[in-house]
Amino acid sequence: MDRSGGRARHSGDLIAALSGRNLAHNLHSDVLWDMGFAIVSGQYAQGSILPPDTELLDRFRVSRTVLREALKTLAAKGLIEARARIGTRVLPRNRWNLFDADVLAWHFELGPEVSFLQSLAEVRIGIEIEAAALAAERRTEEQAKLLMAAVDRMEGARTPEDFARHDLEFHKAVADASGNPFMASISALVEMALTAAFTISSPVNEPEALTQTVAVHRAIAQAIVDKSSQGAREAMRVAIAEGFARAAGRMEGLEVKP
Amino acid sequence: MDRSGGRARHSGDLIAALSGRNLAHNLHSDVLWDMGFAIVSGQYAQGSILPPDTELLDRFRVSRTVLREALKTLAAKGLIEARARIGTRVLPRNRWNLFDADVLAWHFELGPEVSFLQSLAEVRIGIEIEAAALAAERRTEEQAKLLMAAVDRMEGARTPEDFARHDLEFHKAVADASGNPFMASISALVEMALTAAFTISSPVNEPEALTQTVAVHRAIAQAIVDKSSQGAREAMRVAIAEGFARAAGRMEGLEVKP
DNA sequence: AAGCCAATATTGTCATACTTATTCACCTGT
DNA sequence: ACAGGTGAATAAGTATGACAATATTGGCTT
Repeated sequence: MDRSGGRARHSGDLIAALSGRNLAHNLHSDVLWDMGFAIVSGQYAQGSILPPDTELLDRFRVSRTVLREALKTLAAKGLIEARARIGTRVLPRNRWNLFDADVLAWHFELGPEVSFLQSLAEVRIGIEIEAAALAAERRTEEQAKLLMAAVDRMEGARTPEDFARHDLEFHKAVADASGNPFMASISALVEMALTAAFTISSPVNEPEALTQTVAVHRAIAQAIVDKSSQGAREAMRVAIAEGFARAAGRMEGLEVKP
Repeated sequence: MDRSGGRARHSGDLIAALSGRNLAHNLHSDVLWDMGFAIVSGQYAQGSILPPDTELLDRFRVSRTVLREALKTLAAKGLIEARARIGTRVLPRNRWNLFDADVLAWHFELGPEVSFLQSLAEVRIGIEIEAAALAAERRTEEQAKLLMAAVDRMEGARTPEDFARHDLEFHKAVADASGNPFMASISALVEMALTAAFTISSPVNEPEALTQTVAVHRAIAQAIVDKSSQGAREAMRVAIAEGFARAAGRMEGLEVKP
């Protein structure tokens, strides 16, 4: 089983890159990604015991320092737990920190399944609807201007990447305006993941889809400007549902309820 | 500034205990909590550089291994980032993993401010409302029974700890029934919110508050049993808002909108 | 048979040395 | 005087080997 040098990374990298994370791959990050992916992909079952240090040392050909730091990182993300004389156990999935960028990336690396994307979208609906409602109550004048400007830039986008960037920017602005740090943190992550997964099916290529998407986003912005939290809620729900439906439909005729 | 031996932990322990987390405090977890709290509490400002390894080694009187593993853990949670020749920098708050149980605990340790509790409640509303709605659509018969049983246990609770445990259990059951793994993984957040609220005021001590809390939770369970997603949504919103309002009201006559 | 104890395996900690990356200042050539 | 390369200094990264702590296992004692 050859694991040495020159491993290529897949879609997980996209997320890492988008998140502005340092790709500088040290030795320990190699081990980290290898083990992290192995756990997330089920190669090491939940509740099972990882091979002891000595065996992993031999497999990766690194020093104990490096191996242990990688394992500590996994432990920090809730994937494993080490106990003397017992070994290092893979924790049950409900203890994993699924909102960690790396953990998310490892999930994406094994091919984004529709059910996984749908779960993410459901979370996004919950979070962003509230964020929009709160933004409507609390937005400052500057934030209102930023929102409107973001919509304009979406309208003007000519490439899928541009559109995705401004779309992201818009939703980030909403989260910021909500004044809730948790909203900002979680929505950034979730959106990034979904954007990475869905840039393929961008509305830019279909004129009427673009028009509609922009219109919905403008409705959100307008509701927030008008301080109508209920309006913001509803418009946001439509925006997300439509976006997801389009992307998912593109993948394999799956639909979601609004 | 003396930080040496015999440091005591505060309220964070209570949370850790409730969550069944291993309290076994290694050396490295001492350093971890000390540094983590120092960062979260702003002792080390965002964007600033931590003291170099050598100084921290001297301060904590531990080996380099221990210090580095603690720092790696902080890095894994998004609090810091190390760069050669520069030092270890505290990352801006929006890169922190706020949904991490430890990071939350550190926040809580510097005194649960109303604004913090409110942010938590807002996020919970977003997430748990959707969870309840999804649970109403997807719950199995077994899950329905579990929910009802949890409510009964809440009603029968005689100590604040018992009540808190069963309350948490109830919310976990809802998240499970939603079939969405992300919903379940924010239980750390819920735990924190509940623990915080109950350390301030437990409904157990006020008969009518207890009756009302139980009634609202029963309404959630009933809606899920009846597969009424809209009903579940509304009941859940009330439950969370009321819980927060009670705690906040106790702290300083502040009110929230539902 | 029950309970205690010691052997053992596995992670935790330590100390030290060496390697690599990155910045900053100096130095050189134009 | 300025542009650009060059190297020294600094801090993190890696390696290694030894020892400590801890919990399981199985044997020993009572």
